[in-house]
Order: sequence, then structure tokens, then C-alpha cells
Amino acid sequence: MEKKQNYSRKREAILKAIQGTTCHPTAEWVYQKLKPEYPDLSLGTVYRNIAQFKNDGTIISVGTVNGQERYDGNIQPHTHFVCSCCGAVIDIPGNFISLDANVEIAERYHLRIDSSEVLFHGICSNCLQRQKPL
Amino acid sequence: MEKKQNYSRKREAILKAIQGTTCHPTAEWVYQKLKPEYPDLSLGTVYRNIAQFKNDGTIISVGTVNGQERYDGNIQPHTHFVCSCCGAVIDIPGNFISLDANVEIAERYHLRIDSSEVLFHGICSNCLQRQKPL
DNA sequence: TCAATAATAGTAATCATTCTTGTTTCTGTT
DNA sequence: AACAGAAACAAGAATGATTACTATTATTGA
Ligand SMILES: [Mn+2]
Ligand SMILES: [Mn+2]
Ligand SMILES: [Zn+2]
Ligand SMILES: [Zn+2]
Repeated sequence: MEKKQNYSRKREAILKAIQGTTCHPTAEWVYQKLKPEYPDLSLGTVYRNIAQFKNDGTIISVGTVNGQERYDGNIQPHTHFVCSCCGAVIDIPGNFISLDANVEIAERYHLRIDSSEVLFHGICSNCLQRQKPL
Repeated sequence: MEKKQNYSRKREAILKAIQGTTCHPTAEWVYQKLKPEYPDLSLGTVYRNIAQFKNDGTIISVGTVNGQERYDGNIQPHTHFVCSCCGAVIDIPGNFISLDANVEIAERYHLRIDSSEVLFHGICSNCLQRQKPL
């Protein structure tokens, strides 16, 4: 039996904040973003609802950058670039892993693959420009 | 001028522990592994030396699983599978991203790519077997 | 309206990692 | 071997992100 889920204005706002940006925000970013409109919002509420969204598959985690987890409201398979200078996480359209590869690896190693992701690491264009004028 | 690096028996042991396993250990794992032979080893020393190795490029980080960073003494480009059940990190030989793709993406988005990695998520063979007899 | 239950704010607790400080170990030189 | 300066260390405190707890408030369906 599934648990009943009541409506909550704050939950909706948290989801929309994550879905409405491409910056792959942290929980803290969402909290600061919504604080003006919801002055009594609690950081724990942001974390609790994010955990639910992740669990439902409504959002995904892009991993941890500088000790903070980054989330993504875009659940279509796509690729990410992480700037090791400023921590920006940038979308790279396209899926670099073929479905065939997934199936072959799963069979060869006797494991079940649920998802695959590609990550590029480097320096983003902003940070490159800022480093130039030496 | 580069900083002089003195020899340290513990540093060597920490590096060998990481290079001598394919389990992609945590700092805590390394600490527990070496504790019997080095009873006065400090967890801080493990972290400090790991940070150095990472900085030198002697080892790499495979990312964070269940809140703990995982390290890899194999710095050849290869692929990883992360079990979402038990947290195991397993090597998958092979590099799925062509060098050409790196160059093309770097040019198109005006950024510098230093490395690329592929990550599979799913259930490992051990956990699959344990789940079967229901 | 009203009782049952879900969600929240505020705060305390947890846990991985980093920092600080006083001590010990290395290393090159007498 | 003894010495001095630099590097590494142990132990424990501090930090910071995340989670857990609890008393209160909001939502829901009858
Ligand atoms: Mn994205
Ligand atoms: Mn590996
Ligand atoms: Zn950047
Ligand atoms: Zn497993």
C-alpha cells in the first residue's frame, strides 16, 4: 500500500525552483531562492522534499561538488561538465553511451544497469577568460 | 620552487594500500587496514596524504558514495559501476569516450576538458543473487 | 466542523572531513 | 654520532553538510 501524499505549497515551490533552473543547484541554493517568498521555510524541509523527489525519480542527483550534492530537474539522459575551478555544472546535450553497450556490459559482468552517465571535468569558459589576463 | 617532500613510512603504506586493492576504498578503509601494522596511525594523516596524492595525480577520486569519497590507485582511464544497493565500486575495463569527442565538445562550448569519465549505476551481481530467493 | 494524518519549523544530532597545536621524525651537515 | 631546520605526525577540536526529532500547523475527507 502506498502512503498518501498531501499537497504542500512549499513542496511545489521547491520542485519548481529545481525544474526552473539549469544551474544544477544545491539544497542551500533552493533554500535561499525561496526564502524571500516563504520566510518561514526551513532548510530541513528542502532536504526532506528533495529526498522524496529523488526517490520518486522526479529529479536526479548529479553528484557532489565541493562537498555539496547537486540536483537536476531535467531527467532526460544527458551529459554534464563540471568546472574544477568554480564548481559550475553545465549541460552537454547528447547521450554518449549506447544502449547496446549497457546491455553488453550487464551481461558480461552479471549485473543490472539502471542508468549510465558521462561526466567531463575541466575549466569552464568563464574561468578560462578570467585566467587569461596575466 | 617546489616544496621538498620528506620520506615517510606511513605515506608509503597509505599509497600501497590504495594501489594494492581494486575496491576503491574510503579514507576510513585505509585507516582500518593499516591500523594493525601502524597502531599510532591517525585518520587525519590518511586524509592529509590522500589529498597530496590526489593533488600530484598519483591517485584519483571516483566520487562520493553514501557520503564517503572513494579513491582509485589505477589512474589509467577506465570505467566504473556503482552498486546502489551495497555501494560497491567495480572496474569496467575500457574507455567509452573517444578523444575526438572531447576535442569537439571543448571547441563547441569554449571550455577546457581535462578528463572524462563514465559511470554506470545499478545492482551488482552479489546483491542480485541475495535478492533472488524471495 | 472535526478527527486523522501529513507536513513543517526549529533545533539537536550525526558524520565525514579539515584544521590546530604541540611532538616526533627525516635529512643533510658537522 | 650530534645538531638544526623542515616536514610529518597524533590527538583532538572545529567545521559544514545532511539527517533526525519534536511540538505545532496544515490538509484532507467525511
Ligand atoms: Mn543537467
Ligand atoms: Mn577503478
Ligand atoms: Zn568555472
Ligand atoms: Zn551490490
